[in-house]
Amino acid sequence: MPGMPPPLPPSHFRGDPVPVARALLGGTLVRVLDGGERLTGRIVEVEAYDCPRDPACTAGRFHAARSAEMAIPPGTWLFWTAHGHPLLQVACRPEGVSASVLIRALEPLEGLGQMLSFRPVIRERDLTNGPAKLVYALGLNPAQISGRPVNAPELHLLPPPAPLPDEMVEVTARVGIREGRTLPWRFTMRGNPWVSPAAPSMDLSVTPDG
DNA sequence: ACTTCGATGCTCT
DNA sequence: GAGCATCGAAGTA
Repeated sequence: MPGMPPPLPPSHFRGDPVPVARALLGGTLVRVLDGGERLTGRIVEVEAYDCPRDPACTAGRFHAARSAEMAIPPGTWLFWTAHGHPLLQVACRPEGVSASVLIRALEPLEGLGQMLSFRPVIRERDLTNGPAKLVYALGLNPAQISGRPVNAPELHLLPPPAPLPDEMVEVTARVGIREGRTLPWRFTMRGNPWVSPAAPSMDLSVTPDG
């Protein structure tokens, strides 16, 4: 398809995960099944994790040991496990440094029927509005995807056609963490109905006067 | 082997 | 908004 940008290469994820996450918003996550069917969704919510300076990463013993899992080359798919659920991320920074972008919510574009088959839900809007939900809806097997390059045929990312203007990006605190909760490292598409429901409504991009 | 915890999801009120 | 299911990993023994 002419005009379609090529998948983002692993080198795109070599740097600071915060701007990398911001730039991913509005892009497209593309899943290609073994049979060739395409399941795609617009990325409407992402978070950055950056261990050297991130309380949510370095806090206590929690991440200290797990960081070894993220000490892999930048631009590599990996899965974090929380509460028994797999969360899809891309490793960032140079190899050996723990940092990542977490994909938290999608707006389904192609393959809605297949997604619903993978993950039956009552309300359609609950299909991919959470980090583990989208993993299930896309039929991702962590054992199969983990360690693969971010531009792999079976799962890759397309950048947004044009950078999203700041007015369309809501910057808030990250979801579900204790330490580091004030860092404005969560990016959502403003007003998009597919953003995760558990999200804080606090908008850190706007400083209240009082 | 057992305990605790968590970057979640689901099902109620 | 609250309570519970859930399971991989770490720490302890």
